[in-house]
Amino acid sequence: MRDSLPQGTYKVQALDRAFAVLDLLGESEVPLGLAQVASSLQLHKSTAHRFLMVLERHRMVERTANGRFRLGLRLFDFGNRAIEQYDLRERAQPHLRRLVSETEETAHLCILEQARVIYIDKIEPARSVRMITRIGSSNPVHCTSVGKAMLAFLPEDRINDIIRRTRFERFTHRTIGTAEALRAEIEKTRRRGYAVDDEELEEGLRCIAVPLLDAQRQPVAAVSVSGPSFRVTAQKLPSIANHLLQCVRGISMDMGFTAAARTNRAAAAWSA
Amino acid sequence: MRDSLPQGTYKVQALDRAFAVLDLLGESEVPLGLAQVASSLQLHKSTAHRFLMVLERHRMVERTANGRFRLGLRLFDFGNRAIEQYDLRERAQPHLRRLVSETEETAHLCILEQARVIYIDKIEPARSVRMITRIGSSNPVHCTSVGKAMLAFLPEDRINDIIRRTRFERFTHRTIGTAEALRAEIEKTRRRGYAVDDEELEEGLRCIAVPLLDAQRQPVAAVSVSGPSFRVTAQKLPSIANHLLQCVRGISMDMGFTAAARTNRAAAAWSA
DNA sequence: CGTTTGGTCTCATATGCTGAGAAACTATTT
DNA sequence: AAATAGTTTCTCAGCATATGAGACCAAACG
Repeated sequence: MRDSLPQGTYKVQALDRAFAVLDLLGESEVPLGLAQVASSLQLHKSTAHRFLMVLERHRMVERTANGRFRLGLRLFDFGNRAIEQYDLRERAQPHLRRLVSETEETAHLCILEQARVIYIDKIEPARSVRMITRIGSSNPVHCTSVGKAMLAFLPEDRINDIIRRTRFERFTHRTIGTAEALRAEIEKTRRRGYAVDDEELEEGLRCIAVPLLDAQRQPVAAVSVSGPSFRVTAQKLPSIANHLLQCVRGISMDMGFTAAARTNRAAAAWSA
Repeated sequence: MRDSLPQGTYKVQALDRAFAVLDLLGESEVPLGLAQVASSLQLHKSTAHRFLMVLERHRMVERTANGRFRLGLRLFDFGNRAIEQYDLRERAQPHLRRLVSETEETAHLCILEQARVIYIDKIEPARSVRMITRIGSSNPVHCTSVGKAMLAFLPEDRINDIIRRTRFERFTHRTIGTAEALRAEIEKTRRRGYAVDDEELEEGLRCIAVPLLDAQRQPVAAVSVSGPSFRVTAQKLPSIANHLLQCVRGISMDMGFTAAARTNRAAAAWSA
């Protein structure tokens, strides 16, 4: 789950530690006390305390009434700034909303970062069982419909690169377990035009996704519809896929991907 | 605008610097190169480089194709975790959406942190001039309707505390400039039941807000409707206020603030 | 109460960060 | 193409800076 590989040639201990603190608080469902933080991270009380105080000054953590620590809202601020660059999200929302009202199932918008899929947005139908995805979280490509959808339309070398970096972690008995199986699945996805995750990430959860291609026909994101297997049945897939394709087409239009004229976004500012 | 007071008894230089880097990247509209970061923050290029590499390893920053740096999506992840604790946001959304469709103006959901108001969520009407608020950002209480709305229903000592910490920065010629004026305004708000910001933060922008009170009748948040003064006219205020009150009542119900029985929300997966 | 557990604060020490500078790249210009 | 200017990457010695032992509180607990 956690990918805390502290290796790397560049090191700033203090930073690693600070992020470890944030990580810990982020993982925890409840606010934690100083002692818990210190012992979990094997930090000296005094050190942990200093970090927490500094983090608090920056509003990266905040204290509850009883003195425990939890993530601060400054992070929320930063998070929104970070995502702002992807104005994709804003533009896609109305289309996703329509998709949800058509299918009555949850829709996700994802992008590919490194070899993982990141959930950028989620729209849920009015009344429905809730999925436990958290916006901002990530999953490996091999077990998600969105991952497979993007993979299928990537150039060979990038596919190879990503597959090489995938560890094929198993989540259910149906999770794709080998590079070969994944390649076969990718091939299938290409022919079919949409990707399916049939309880490969979570028992009883079926998803279907299509990629969003930019002007150069490169996948920049993917949109999926997810729901309990008993509702998202095999025979419904083509119909849902259709809605998905329409949705993606709409986003594409909005983003100006279909018309070739993609204005070179000025990277000016400092650059001469 | 920026509140980077590096003072404080606890200090971890490395952390302050790291956050300064994130701050800088967050403020900038375009990705920045190493040299720009280094010179802006008066860091040695070597130092700045090390920080950026470490931040990149943590996915707090990421590099664009041309090697520049910008905020990374890990922040988005953290941000969502941070806000998750306030499940208020999720619950309020549908109500806000209704409010927006009723009023055809932008709605904001805010909470009070320290002596400032933080924008937790924003819903915009279908077609409308866009407001420039960014979710996650904050404003002082004295110049916002939401601030005044919450202030008005806080216990005296907290009001005093907040007013004491307010610097009464001026934004327009109508901005409230003194503690006395603010107290008078609070009184007015109490009588009226809703707060108004009449171009006090921004020329031409009028807002109206009501607080969301918890089971103990303490304000935990506020909801506002904002729009250009020519549309949000004085005579429309009572009607808008009415929609607001209904909206807040709805959220209150959903949160279980009105009925005492606040069910312990099962965090289960597909929980029935 | 006396005891335990959790939090705050000080200070001497050596660890880990810093930044000069050199090397390796990348654009830009002639 | 070679020269130049501008960036980025990397190394390392020196010392500023973070570290953690420990003392001191305060609250919770039995």
